[in-house]
Amino acid sequence: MYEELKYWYLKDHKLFRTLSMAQIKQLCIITGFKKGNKGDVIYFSSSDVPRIFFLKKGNIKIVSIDEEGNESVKDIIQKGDLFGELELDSDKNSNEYAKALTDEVIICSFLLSDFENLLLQNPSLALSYTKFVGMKMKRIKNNYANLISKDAKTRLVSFIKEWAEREGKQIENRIVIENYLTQTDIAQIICTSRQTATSLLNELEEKGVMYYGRKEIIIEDISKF
Amino acid sequence: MYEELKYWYLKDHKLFRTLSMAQIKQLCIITGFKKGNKGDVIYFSSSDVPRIFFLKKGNIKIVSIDEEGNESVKDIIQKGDLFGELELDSDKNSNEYAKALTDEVIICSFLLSDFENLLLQNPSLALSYTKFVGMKMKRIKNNYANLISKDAKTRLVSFIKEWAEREGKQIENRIVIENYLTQTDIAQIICTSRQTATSLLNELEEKGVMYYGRKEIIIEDISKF
DNA sequence: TTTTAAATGTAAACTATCTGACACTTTTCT
DNA sequence: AGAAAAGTGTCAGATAGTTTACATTTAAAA
Repeated sequence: MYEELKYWYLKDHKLFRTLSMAQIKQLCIITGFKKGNKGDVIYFSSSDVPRIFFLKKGNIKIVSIDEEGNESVKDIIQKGDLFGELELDSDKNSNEYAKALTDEVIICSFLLSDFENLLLQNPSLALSYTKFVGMKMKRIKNNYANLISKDAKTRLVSFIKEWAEREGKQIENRIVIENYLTQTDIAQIICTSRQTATSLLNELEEKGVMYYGRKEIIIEDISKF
Repeated sequence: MYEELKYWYLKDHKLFRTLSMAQIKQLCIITGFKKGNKGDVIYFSSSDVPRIFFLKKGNIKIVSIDEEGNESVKDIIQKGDLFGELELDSDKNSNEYAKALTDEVIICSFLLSDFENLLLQNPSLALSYTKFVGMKMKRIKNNYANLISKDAKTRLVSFIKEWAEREGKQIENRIVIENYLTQTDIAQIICTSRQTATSLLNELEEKGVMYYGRKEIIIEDISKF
């Protein structure tokens, strides 16, 4: 891969802004590159060398499979996010895969060991990275706390709200979200059955606060939620 | 506080083993020191400067209170654990306190800003710290995943098992855990009602696999669990 | 020692959510 | 265009676990 391209891939992630192009070039950390389309499954298999991934374009979901074969959505990764072995501690037994939710997904990756060396050479980057992982941890903690203490309806509403905040576009006095999730996906994210999610979505629609469509989700009045 | 004492407090935490006594002396990071007895509430209030805490002796639980005033046990901290703003990102709105579960609790603390400087000066410490936070994150993720997908009984059993693994002492062919948790505590940890926890504990006792007492918990046969 | 508070035991009514089952609709594939 | 697959709508049990309520036991305080 061309040095310039590597730089281009990393430079707009806030974590790497402190590094110059020269530094990135010198470190040469990007080693992998993958493209995919909607529905494609991307394994970051455990047999391989541990890597950290960076989603350049599109949206993907991380699905994990437990001993009994139950699938659950662990995370939704968006353009610009880092994912994978962020804990810097490769975990052989976890059984996870990523699935593209949108067309044209671009993922690049670098080796965990290269990244560790980079951190050792750049203490301020290491500190930023620790904070970054910390933030992620906080978000996850919050999500889980919601999952446990709130009922399905509250969980659905706060998920949609959060989504709207992250990606929603204000059009007139409505908020429109480009929808790349099925009701089954949403159900898995908020940890409920598909049926419950469906009826809750319809309930919200009947109340007139939001509309669920396969292409887009429209929130009429965020305050009424 | 005497320099030697500071060193003594930190040296047996695996995170600090890479540092020499001279380094710790030089850095002088320990600034606070607290003692407490069973039942004491220790606020690490948000009004104060952000700190990281280190539990030298005893056991404490971290309780968080949400908007509606519901208390939930976030974490059980044991001798040798770091806790507090591990995310290196002080969070003013979180409402948490620590409560001593055992007699003679010793907590020491250092300022977040001092710790950050220390990390900047010691890249390898920063890397270890990131891994350390990552491990913690993984543990939390695992716990939460259990909370969500397993039923109360499974959660109770895996909590007891984990506890036995961490602290249990093998006496003849039984495992004995010194018990500093009430059934209410256990219920909050495994996120169920006290009543459910009580009847599950009794059910396990009737089956003869374990015994719950206020002072100790005895597991007859870990494999039968 | 007596009193008070905290911890534990038990049970019935109630409820949110899951499961399974099936009809209908939209998208994708050939 | 037609068939197959994926996604959505709905409904009637089944059920794990909560809530409320009160009795009993144990530990702490006076």
